[in-house]
Amino acid sequence: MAKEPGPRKTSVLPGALSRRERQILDILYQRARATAHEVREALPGSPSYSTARALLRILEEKGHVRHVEEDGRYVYLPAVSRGSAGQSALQHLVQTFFDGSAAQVMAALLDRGSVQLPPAELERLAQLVDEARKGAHQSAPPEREGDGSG
Amino acid sequence: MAKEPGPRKTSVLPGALSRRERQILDILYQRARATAHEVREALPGSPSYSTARALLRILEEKGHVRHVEEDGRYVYLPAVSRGSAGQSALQHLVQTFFDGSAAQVMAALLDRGSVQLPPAELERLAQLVDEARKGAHQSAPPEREGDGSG
DNA sequence: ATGGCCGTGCTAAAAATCTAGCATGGCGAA
DNA sequence: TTCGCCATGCTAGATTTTTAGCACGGCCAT
Repeated sequence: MAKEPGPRKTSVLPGALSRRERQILDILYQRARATAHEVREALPGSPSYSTARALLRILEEKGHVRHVEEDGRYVYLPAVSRGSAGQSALQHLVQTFFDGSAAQVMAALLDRGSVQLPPAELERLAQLVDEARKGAHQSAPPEREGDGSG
Repeated sequence: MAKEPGPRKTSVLPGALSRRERQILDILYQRARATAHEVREALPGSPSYSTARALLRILEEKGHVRHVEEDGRYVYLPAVSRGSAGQSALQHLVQTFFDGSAAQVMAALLDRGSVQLPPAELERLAQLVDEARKGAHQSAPPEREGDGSG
C-alpha cells in the first residue's frame, strides 16, 4: 500500500488555524451546522464551491470538523462542542485583552451596548452574579433548577 | 517599470490576519509592548530572530502594529488600542459562540472558574450589573464617577 | 580611532495555504 | 433504460505566508 498522507498537519499548538480555516470554523459555530454550499456563501471573498469543499475536507482531516450525511449530502459540524470551544476562546480572550479579569470583561460587555441589552438579560446577569457570590462562600454551590430561558 | 510592492495586503476583511500575525498580535496585546527578541521568544515553534523581525515589519506595513524607538532599539506596540481591539474581539466572540447574549458569556465566565474568581471581582461584577440595571430604566444613564479601578 | 557587538533593512527561497477544475457515481424524470 | 443534475473525491497550480541569510550603520570598550 502507498504511504498514507495522514493528518494534514500535526500541529500541537492551539489556535494554529489558518485564516480560511478560522473563518469556516466561525461560520460553523455561528450556524451550528452548514452544508458546503452554505459555507461557501458565508465565506468572505466568494471562493468557488470546490474551494469551500476542499477547505472543509482539510478541516475534517485535521479533526476540527466532522460531517453527517443528511439526505444524501454532507452537513458539516464542528468537532468540538460549541460550549467547549466558546469556553476556550473566552479564556484566551480574557487572558489576551482583559488581564484575566472577568470583571473587566463584564464591564466591556456592559459598556458595549447597554441599551441593546434587554432588561431580562440584565436581570439574569444579576442573578448569575448573586449565585456566584453565594457559591463562593459555600464550597459547593447547589445546582440550579430553574433554567427555563424563555 | 518597477512594480511597487505597496502595502503587503489591502484586505478589507477584518480578522484577515495570518496565523503568525495573529499570534504576534496576541503577544503584543498580552504584554502591551515587546521587542523583537521578546516576540520571538514568546512565539510558538521558536522561529529565528530574523523571522520574528520580518513578521513584525509586515504587521507594521499592514498597519496593525507600530513601533517606538526606545534606547536605540525598536519596541513594538499594537496600532489599535487594547480596549478597542478587546471590544471588537469580544463582540466577535459573543456573536460566534454565545448567540450575541451577554448573559451567556457571563455564565461561561462564572462557570469557568468560580473558585478562582476572587470575592472582590464578584463584588465588582454585582456592582457593574446593578449600575447597568439602573441605567437601563432611565433613557440616558448618568456617567459613572467612581471608576477608580484599584 | 578602531574592532566587536547589537540592531535594523532588504531580499530570496521554502513551506503552507488557498484555489479551481475534472472525473466519478447516485437519483429522479422522461 | 438513459439522460441530466447534483454531490463528492482527487489532483495540480497559483498565491500567500513563513522562514532565514546577508549587508549596513551606530555605540561601547579598548
